[in-house]
This record gives sequence, structure tokens and C-alpha cells, in this order.
Amino acid sequence: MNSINESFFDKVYTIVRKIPHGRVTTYGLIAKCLGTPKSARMVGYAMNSSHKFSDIPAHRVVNRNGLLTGKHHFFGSSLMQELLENEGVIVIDNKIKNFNDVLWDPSTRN
DNA sequence: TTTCTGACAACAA
DNA sequence: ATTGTTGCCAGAA
Repeated sequence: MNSINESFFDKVYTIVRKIPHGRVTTYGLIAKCLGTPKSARMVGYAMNSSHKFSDIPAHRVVNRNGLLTGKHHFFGSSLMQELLENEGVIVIDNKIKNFNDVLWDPSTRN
């Protein structure tokens, strides 16, 4: 059904689920895609709640600097990085290497 | 019920 | 360049 009935969180989850394997996106980019660019913070909070769901690849969402700000919320402190590297994303010092190369724009959906 | 606290990001000084 | 403020929303104490 139309997304107008979905909560902000649900819209975030919908987009995050669409992130292709081996790609990443940012909180602000998702927020902007939802039409609320100032709600980047909410995207992060939505992810915090995403642990209740199983199909949310939260490790593919990073901040606009390509920094793994949410890694501390995973089971281990390095799980997020390992998951990304397992998908071909190179992470150095909590920062994504070739960030522009792996960045996936939800608006572009490519 | 009110208050505080967040996986961010843009802007002001 | 760095620091502080503001916007946004939901859940916990």
C-alpha cells in the first residue's frame, strides 16, 4: 500500500532492506529520500529499533562520512565491520574505504 | 505527565 | 577548522 500510511520508522526499514549486497548508504540520504532531510537523526533511531526485526541490514547504514558510527550497537564492536568486509566493503579505522564507490543512493536505487 | 536521551547532519559564529 | 545549536521523533524513567 502507499507509504503514506506507514510510520517514519517503517519507511526507513523499507529503504534499508533495499540496500544492495555489498553497498552502503547514509542516514541523511535515507532521510532525504523520505522527504525529511532534517530527520537523519530519526533514521539512526529507527535503526536502533531495527534490532527487533531480522531483515534489517543495519550494518549497511553509516553516517555521511562513511564512518561506522553504529558499530558499537552490534553484538561485538567489530561485527559491523566484519559484515561489511564480508560483502566486499573495505573498512579502515571504522571508516569505509572507497566510500563513494560503495555508496548506494536510495533515490537512484542503483 | 514531563524530561531526557539518542546509530545524524546542516548551519552559525 | 572547530565548537555549539537546532531540527526531528520515539521510547524510557
